[in-house]
Amino acid sequence: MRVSNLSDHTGYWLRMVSNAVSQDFARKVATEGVTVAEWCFLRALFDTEGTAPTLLADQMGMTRGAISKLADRMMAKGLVARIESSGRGQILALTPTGRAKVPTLAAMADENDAAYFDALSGDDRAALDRILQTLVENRGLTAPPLD
Amino acid sequence: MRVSNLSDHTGYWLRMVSNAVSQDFARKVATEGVTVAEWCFLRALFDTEGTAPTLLADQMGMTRGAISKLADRMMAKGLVARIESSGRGQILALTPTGRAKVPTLAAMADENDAAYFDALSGDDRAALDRILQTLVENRGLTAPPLD
DNA sequence: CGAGTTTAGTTTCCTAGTCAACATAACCAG
DNA sequence: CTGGTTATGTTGACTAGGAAACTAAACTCG
Repeated sequence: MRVSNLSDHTGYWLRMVSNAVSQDFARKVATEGVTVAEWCFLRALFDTEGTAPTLLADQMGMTRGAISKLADRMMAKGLVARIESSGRGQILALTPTGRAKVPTLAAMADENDAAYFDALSGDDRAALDRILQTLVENRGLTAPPLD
Repeated sequence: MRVSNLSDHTGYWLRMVSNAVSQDFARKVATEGVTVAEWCFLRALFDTEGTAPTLLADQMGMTRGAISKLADRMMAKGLVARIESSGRGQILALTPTGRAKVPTLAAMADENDAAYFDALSGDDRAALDRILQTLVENRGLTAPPLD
């Protein structure tokens, strides 16, 4: 019986590269004591005064439960504060410490991306970006890149 | 303070597409009662008489512990058998049931890949494959696409 | 107003990995 | 052969997330 091989699929190579990029980035930010999810969380909060957990869950493509726990962990690290707002609702906001970390982490993200993609020719880089955009639009993807 | 945005990075979009592809595939194979890791496991075993767990761990980019547990689950599903070989070593092999599932799952993999990438123009498809290969070679990636 | 419904956040249970400690078998030197 | 080292597979503790039940607040409308 003839069956296709894993490596026959574009998705296989896509995943291979994507995982390598992410894992490398995870290693880098770990030196700052932060996970990739935490980085996304910090970055999302960076240009707001504060955000409701549910909204953050939508933006990050995670469940409210996950955000709840993530917020706990980040509060424990002193990066984020929960601000009781009107009644039940709450607002998550960066602490000064958390805010101060963002530029460092953003630089790591830039560096990580460059390490992989600056090696491509200008044409290839542009083609890759364009093709990925096409795929995102074709499939109407809006969910962010966390598992 | 000016910091880059998540979506400024090629890696962000790569991950977005890669995750969408994988999650769609996960949904598909779930209808056959199988996870993506299990599919990789089955496929790896398909064209051998049997494989040692440690070798499989290398091939799949997982730890021996993970393979041990994965093998337990798949034995419970009747897809895989542990064959005691000489002394300590063991050999994992497909059962007839496991073997029978592979073509179906492979067809799903083909279909999933097509759903995403057949929509691209021939040129773009070729360019994507080529660029991904370039990245794999640049970085010397060998680890398989599981997290 | 007050009862039912919607929404927000938390919690519990589950899954699927890693990592590191472990037991034991295999290998190799003397 | 025997003692130390290496390799194999398993296990237990831990992590990060999802799903769904749960709690409580906030709306709605009769």
